[in-house]
Amino acid sequence: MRKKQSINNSAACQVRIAGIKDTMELLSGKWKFHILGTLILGGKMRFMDLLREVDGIAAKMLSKELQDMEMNQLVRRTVLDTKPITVEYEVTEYGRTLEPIIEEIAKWGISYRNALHKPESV
Amino acid sequence: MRKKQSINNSAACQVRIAGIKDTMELLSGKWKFHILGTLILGGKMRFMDLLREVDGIAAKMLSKELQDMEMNQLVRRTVLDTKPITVEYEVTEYGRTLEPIIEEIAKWGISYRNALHKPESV
DNA sequence: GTTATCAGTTACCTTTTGGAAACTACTTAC
DNA sequence: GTAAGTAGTTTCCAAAAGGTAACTGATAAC
Repeated sequence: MRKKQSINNSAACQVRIAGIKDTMELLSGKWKFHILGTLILGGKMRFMDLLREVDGIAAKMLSKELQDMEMNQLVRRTVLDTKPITVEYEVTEYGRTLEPIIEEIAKWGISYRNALHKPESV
Repeated sequence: MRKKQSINNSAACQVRIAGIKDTMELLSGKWKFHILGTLILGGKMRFMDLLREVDGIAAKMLSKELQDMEMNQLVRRTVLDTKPITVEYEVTEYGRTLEPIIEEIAKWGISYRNALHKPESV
């Protein structure tokens, strides 16, 4: 019976694994990073603004994802008492802590694309 | 007709959005971050090792995700000419460039968990 | 009173994802 | 010859994700 070289059994690794799992559960799906990325750049935005800015998303999806992220305190929803009712969405201070992840992801994707288009440098 | 305050129409934003999209397409799904996280820590690992280390994954999924990531040059597969055939998987140099993302995600998840458990500091 | 806008919701459907279990094919040990 | 280990694949199924389109209800303009 050969020694099982367990990598994941230390406390630090378990915590790391749980961390990855937690983050990905909050941010899973096709749209959350896009919505957050748009809101981080755009500041306060209304539902219809987001619907127009987030390319390809349907109202149903946008609504669902915003509710999801509101529950998780990443996004704040504010109803304004205007003539035709308007609703403002913005990233919370807490949601802003995701900025490093989003920027890393954007950066990586950009260099990935560049590597594909300049294969001599791969 | 009020001025449409388009956020996403600058070239830089389009590139950023495409970057996020590209990264997420490569790394979507429940398991890729876990497999990569495990492989980054573990170095060269065999199929059965991964099956044991990545908690809860089924052989089908592991096989599919590894193929996926091999196609995208994130993971290298090497068949060893041993008596019972063994196969080694490892993260490519290119795959290692994902480390910052994975570490950011792990870090964020860990602090998220801490924030939940110490609500007085929220 | 008809149309348009805002902010969604609802119903229906398709696609994707993921899990369980059985199976292949080869080798080695007993 | 039978059991066990290697590295998967295949089949079958359930659940989740996501898309389309129609609908609500309020207000305001024409």
